[in-house]
Amino acid sequence: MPVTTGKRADAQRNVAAILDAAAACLIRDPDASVSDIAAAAGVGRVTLYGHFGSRTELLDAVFVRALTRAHEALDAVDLTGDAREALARLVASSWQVVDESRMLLVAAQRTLPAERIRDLHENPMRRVRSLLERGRAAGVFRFDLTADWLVAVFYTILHGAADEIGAGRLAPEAAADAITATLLAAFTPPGRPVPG
Amino acid sequence: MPVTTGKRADAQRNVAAILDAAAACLIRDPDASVSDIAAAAGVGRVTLYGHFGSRTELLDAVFVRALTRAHEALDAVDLTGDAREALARLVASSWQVVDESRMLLVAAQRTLPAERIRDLHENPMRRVRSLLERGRAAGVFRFDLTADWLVAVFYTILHGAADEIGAGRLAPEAAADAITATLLAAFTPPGRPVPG
DNA sequence: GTCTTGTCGAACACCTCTGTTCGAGTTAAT
DNA sequence: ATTAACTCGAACAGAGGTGTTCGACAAGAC
Repeated sequence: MPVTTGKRADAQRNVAAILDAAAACLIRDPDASVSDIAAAAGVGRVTLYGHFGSRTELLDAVFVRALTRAHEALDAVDLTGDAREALARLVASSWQVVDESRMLLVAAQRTLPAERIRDLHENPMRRVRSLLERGRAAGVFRFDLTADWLVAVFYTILHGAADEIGAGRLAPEAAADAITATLLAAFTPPGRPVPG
Repeated sequence: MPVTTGKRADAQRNVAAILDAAAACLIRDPDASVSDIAAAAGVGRVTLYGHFGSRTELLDAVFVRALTRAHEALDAVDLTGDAREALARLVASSWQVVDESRMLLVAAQRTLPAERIRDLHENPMRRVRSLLERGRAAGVFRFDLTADWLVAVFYTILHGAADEIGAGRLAPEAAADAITATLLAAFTPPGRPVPG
């Protein structure tokens, strides 16, 4: 992860171009080589190695940037008010992000250690967790399953939907509703009616 | 996939040993090389290539065998009677199978084309689908989401649970109950109370 | 306008893996 | 006991990747 400050202007431009190209290449092919990425960025391989010590380091930077951007985009979502409606809003904004970057996750899983990926997902998970706990306190989300598990269900369903879209079995315009309906049901406390 | 009939006894033994070793190696490391596998099987690399034309062909055979065995094991599950109870029984028998072979799936995803993997999953999916439709007809499972999506939810949750177990966030002895409770809620028709 | 910083292409060394060929030796079938 | 099927190790050829070094050149900083 090269320091962007204190570098020359063209160097900063190149770093940005490399990150963009890397994301694009890795989405197309999770095994994209450094040569491919450098070429796509319009940059020599040597230049790339001047900014990133290794392919792994580059992958890490790409992944961090994608997660950071997703985090910022999701910060705009209003999570106040009724927890169920907030969940619906969060899903509506999240599923596309997940869908776009799911190939990037595949690439990350092939090179980055599992622990690193879990660490980077901690921040996004916090958002879901706090919403979950708020809904629990309001009595609309269930207590009989652990918070860890319900958070995992949230992300699992999102990624599952992305896979289904990729396989052509789920229409993108139907995704948000299906995910929301499924999650609201999964989060409903036993004995309470499923919303919808 | 070499023909096991008509081969000499030691050849058949070797093929079996190779498949066993391959499964074991690939679970440990999804990128295990042919050399690793041959060594683990106590067999020369040349012998392995005598039975399997390529690494990909070997992977395919390993994956097919794992799915076939899982299919047979799951055939013992009683899926008659109340669809919700049948679902609970299916989950109880399925989640361990998924947990054990999830690393194998990762290995398969790195080498086999996505289409092939989908095709091989068709049979296992049929079982879930028929149970789902039976529960729908009985009025205990929802109609407002497509069957494709609900089947996907079933598998997604199972794989998600396996990942959580692998990450140490879900205790194996708690898995079956968590999965079952989640799926029963997700399958419950809107307006009807969540079981449990 | 100078000087530092960065870029470039080519070539290099190195590694790991795949798949094949060879001949000699071993094992099961009959 | 003979024969055909099988195994083995070593060695080969080839592809493709990573990361580094070199010297010449260009571009931004001041």
